[in-house]
Order: sequence, then C-alpha cells, then structure tokens
Amino acid sequence: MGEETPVVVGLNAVIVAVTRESPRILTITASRRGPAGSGRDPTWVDGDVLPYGPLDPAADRTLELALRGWVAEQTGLEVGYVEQLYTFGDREREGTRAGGVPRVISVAYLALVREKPPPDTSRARWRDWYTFFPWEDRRNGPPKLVAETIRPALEAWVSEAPAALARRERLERAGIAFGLSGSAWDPDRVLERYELLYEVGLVWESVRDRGRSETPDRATVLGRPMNADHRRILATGLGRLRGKLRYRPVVFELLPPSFTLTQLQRVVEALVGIRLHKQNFRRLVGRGGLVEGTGEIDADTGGRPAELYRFRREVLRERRAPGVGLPGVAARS
Amino acid sequence: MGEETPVVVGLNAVIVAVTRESPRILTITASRRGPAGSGRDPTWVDGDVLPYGPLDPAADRTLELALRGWVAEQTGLEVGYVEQLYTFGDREREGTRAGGVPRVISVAYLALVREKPPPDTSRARWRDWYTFFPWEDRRNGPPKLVAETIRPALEAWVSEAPAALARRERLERAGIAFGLSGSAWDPDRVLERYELLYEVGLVWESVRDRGRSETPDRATVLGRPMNADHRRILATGLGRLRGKLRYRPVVFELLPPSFTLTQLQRVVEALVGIRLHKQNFRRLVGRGGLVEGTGEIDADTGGRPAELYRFRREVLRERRAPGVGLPGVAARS
DNA sequence: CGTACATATACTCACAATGAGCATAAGCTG
DNA sequence: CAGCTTATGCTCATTGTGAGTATATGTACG
Repeated sequence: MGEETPVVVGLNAVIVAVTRESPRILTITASRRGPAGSGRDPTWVDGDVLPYGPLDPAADRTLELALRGWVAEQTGLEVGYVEQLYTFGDREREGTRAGGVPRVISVAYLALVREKPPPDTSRARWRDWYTFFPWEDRRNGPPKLVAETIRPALEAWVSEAPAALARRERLERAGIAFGLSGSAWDPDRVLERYELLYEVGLVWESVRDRGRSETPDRATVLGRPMNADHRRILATGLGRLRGKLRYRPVVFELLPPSFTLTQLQRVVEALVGIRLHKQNFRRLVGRGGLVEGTGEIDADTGGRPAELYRFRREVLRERRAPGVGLPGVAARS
Repeated sequence: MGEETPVVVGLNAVIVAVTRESPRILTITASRRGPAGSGRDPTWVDGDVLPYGPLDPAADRTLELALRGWVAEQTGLEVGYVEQLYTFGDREREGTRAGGVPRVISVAYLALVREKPPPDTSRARWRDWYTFFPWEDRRNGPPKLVAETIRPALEAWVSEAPAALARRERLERAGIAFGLSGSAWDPDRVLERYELLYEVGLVWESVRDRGRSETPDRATVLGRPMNADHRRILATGLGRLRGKLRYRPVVFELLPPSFTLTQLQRVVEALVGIRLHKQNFRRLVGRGGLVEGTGEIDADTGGRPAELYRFRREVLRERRAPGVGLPGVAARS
C-alpha cells in the first residue's frame, strides 16, 4: 500500500534566544525555486523559513541527534535545551500540495540557545518573534492592532456565520482565543490565535492557501508571514515555551550563568508578552528557591546596583513544578 | 541522500478508557513474524503491542485522520478526544534494528474513549494499565514493590556508579523519579520512571535490548512488557494524560454524560494513581464551575443517594486552566 | 556638595485557595 | 430503631497571591 509515494522526514527547529528584552528566533531566507519577482511583493514570496534539515534514514541514529547535527552545521550554533514539539503531516502543506511526489512529514523541535552569537551562515538571521505575531506582545498593554483590526474582523466573522448556533460557537471561540467578552487573555494560546486568524483570513498564509485568485494585500494582513506552514510551527513553539515556563525552569537556558533578578524578569516578560509585578516576582523566584545570590554585584543598572543571582539546580529535587510564576497561576508547591 | 532506505510512518495509539476504578488501555496481541516458542517464555515473546497502523502517504490526507480511520477499522471504536503525543524515530527500535530495510518513524497518539465497548476484533483487548506499570498505582499507599524491589535495586545502581560525581547524579535522579530521599512523588513522571527502570535493567525490555546473551528472568523483572518500544510510548501517554488532567477538563471524555461526584473522583484517582480528599475534591470541581448538578439522583450508591452532575462546557471560557485539582497543585484561577 | 532621579530591596496587608478535619443528612439492612 | 454506608455542608489554620508603601544605594547634573 502506497509504496509508490516516498516519504521524506524533515526536521524543523524553532531556535529561540533572548537578547535584552527581545525574544528572537532564527530564520532562514528561503531560496526560491521559481523566479523571484513574479508580480508579488518579493519580501513575501522569498519569505522566511525555519531552519530545516532532512532526516537521513540510513545514517541518523536518532531524530534529535539528526537535528542537532544539521543545526550545528547550518548555523554554527550549539543548542543546549532541545524538546520535540509536534509532528506535522498534512498533505496540504505547500510544496507538497498538488501531486508533488514525496510526502513530507515534519518533526518540529524547540531549541533554546543561551547567548546570541550572530549566525555565521549568510542566509540565517535572528528576528524578533513579535514581528511574526504582533498581537502577542502585550507588555505595553493590549496592542492597538487588536482593538483596531483584529476585533472588528472577528466580529464580522462571527456575524457572517450561517446559523445562530454557529454564530454562538464563533463568538465563544474568538472570546477564548483573544480574551474578549469577559474571558481572560491566556498567553499560551498562541497557536489557537494564529489558527483563528488563519481561518478568518487575516494572515497572509490563508490568502495564499485559498488559491491564487486573490492577490494578497499586504496592508490587510497581519504579521510577517513565513513559507509553507512554518508560522504555524512557530506558533506551536511559542505557545509551548510559554506554557513550559510555568512548571519547568527553562528560562535559565536563555540566560547567562549569572544575572540580576530584573534581567530574569525582563526575559520572562519578553517571552510571555506581559508585564509582571516586580516585588512579587522576586519574592516568588527567591522564596521558591529557584535562584540564589552570588555575592557579586552588577553596577550597570542605571540605579542602585543589583546583586547577581544564579540558578539553583537543586530546586528540581525540592519543588514539584519549579516554574517562574506567572499571574493567575499558582506556583505549585 | 538516503534515497535507498525507505521511510515508513507508523501511527500508534494509546487508547484509554476507565471502567469503574480501573484505567485501561487497548492492546493487541502481536502476531509474531518468527516462530513463536523459540525457547523464551511465549507470553513475553508474543507480547502486547499498541494498536498500530501505517500511514498511507498517498491516500491519507492528515495524520490524525489516518489514525482515526484505522482505529475505527481495526477495533470498531469511535474515538472522541485525540491528541498527538510524540514521534519516536530511534533506529534502535526493535524490528528495525539490524540492517532492517525500512526506517520506521512512529507518531504516537493519545485517544480517550468514553464507554468501554468490548473490542470486537479478536486480537484486541483491554488491559489495566497498572499491569504494565505496577509501581504507578499508589491509591493504597506506595506499593510494596517499590520498597522491596525498586528501591534496593536503585540503591545498588547508585553505588555501582564509577565516580563520586556520577553517584551523586544517580542518587539525585532516582530521588526525583521515585520520590525518595525527601523528594515528593510526582505522578506525572511516568516516562522518567520507566526509563530509569529500563536503564537499571529492571524491565524486560532492557534485558531484551542488551543482546541475547542474558535470558530474561521473569521474576526479577517488573510489570508486563510490550514489544518494541511500545511500553515507552505507553508511559509517555500516561504521563501526558496525568499532566493534562491538571489544566484541561479531559476527564469528562472518559465519563458518561452524567455522573456522581464520587464517580468523577474515582476516575481521577484511577488515572493519577493517588487518593484524594473527598470534601476538598468536591469543593474544587463545584466551586471551580467545572460541573453543575442535574436535578437527578443516583440511588445506587450503597449509602445516601448522590446527585448526578454534568460537565459545564462554559468553564472553558471562564477559567484559565480548568483542571480537576490535584494535591500540591493550585487550580489556576 | 547636594538634589533629582533611577533602580533595587524590604516589608505589610487584604484576600483567595488549600489541606485537613468535624458534623450532619439520607439512604440501606436487620 | 440501631447501626452502617455514602453524600453533603461547614470550619479553621496555613499558605500563596496581588497590590501597594517604604527604604536603600547607586548615577547624573546643577
């Protein structure tokens, strides 16, 4: 059965680093198979892709090893923390769509790198992830984008529903995803929001996938797009990372060995996209035993010098779910 | 590159149901490729496997659809809730080990089925999952197994470590996994525990994979084994399900539409493997808005009749993480 | 030198959630 | 009716959370 259609396993990586207050992911500028400037905005056509490498079924012993291998090769980065995200295998994926010969199965990984060495490969490049998901950054309050563009579009989409029941369901769904009409904003629902916007037609990819009849209008479309379904993979990664922060001390994979508490807080805020109460945050990480002070002082704060802290590895033994403590979330004792 | 080694994508399912107080998974008695009774205990050799179906790369549009398809076909079950678990692709997997031609990539899914219709296929069968992981059931306190067998074996393994540093690491790891020496027992760490036991050599699979020289001794080996790495997949599924209970109302996928609070509690306890405080449990699900009373009464309790409840779907909008509330875990508001 | 400013750090307080237990209600059996 | 079983209601100490006030210790600049 199906011996004729070969299967190719691809490995995608969402490689995350945080510089100052900016969370970044590594992207590759795609080399386009067809001619570049074919009428569309070339920026969109030669879109970004996530770093990608195929699995060599004969040579690679392990998926994760294969991933680490080609990431090191392609980007020169030694990734530390690696976690498998999700496996995507829909046939609709661009590039495999219309009778394309091989069936592509993509296994996506999340990788965290500590420092931010500039990628030495010419085509690799760090980008702030909020350029792909501008609606996800609420550190300065809910972005205007949501009130001005997304919300009206969602309301239109809700009222366009054929039946009353479908209308209710759409209303519900939009409310949960974007924290409207009484629901709270849940930072983890990145994928849900992206998929909703895709369905509503507010992202470039949905216009692209609907067929070539419509010309995607850059103005009505939100965030920087990516090729194929890579933005969906990226959304999966961000959601997973945000969730993981709550119950695993993964932030420290993104920080230098010693840091001030404010630095730590800024990184968490950058990832989660919201601001945190400073005093409570430090109480939480301190009393929770997540960090311990080194005696050293960082005088480069602009105000009173801050003590430098380091991650306490022992916390893994002591606490049940040593996350960083986010609002609305009890730090499980 | 690697065009010669074909790739086969397999789909495995951990199909879970709960009957009374017994959590069950659907297993298939493997039809063995080689001759059956070749010296080893035939029960072990013709071990259980998880339900499995290959992906047809030409026909199947989606991984999840493919899964639903062959599960329905093979077992006659209509699964409701489905969630992708993990993708396993190590080459060491049994059956693909020694120069086997195709490379097998297994995408594992977790599926929850509400009732427990007896599988109509002859080779399919429900088994209590604690027969595979007897150390995971702590509803009657920590099982003797842990104190009598696992703990001593772990201690021996710790002291066998070559260096002092390795000894510390092993001690730490064993402590975290099994809740020894001050650490708390974390129900979610199912995979961690299984992999530790595998490494220590306490499960049949590790003896099997070490080579054929040692004859696996059934007495010194814990839990019912499975073929290939299916028990590892199963452990992944259980851990994920236990974790998910905390922040998503998935239990209700396993319960009839209406139920008493005690029934609900019993199911949760069966899954998580620990007993819960009755009054607090009902306070949590009640005040959390997770359930609402139907007016009806179930008189079949043996004592005072209990009110029947149903799941409140609206809770998805209202609460942040509507799980069932487990000890040591704050129900996130 | 001193004042404004910026940041770090300490402490308080109201409130909600949790863990544990006691008390009462409402069926059944004999 | 007594005694058993299970359901259900309520209390209470403890802990965690959200928010705010107060103080310490640097720098920049007049």
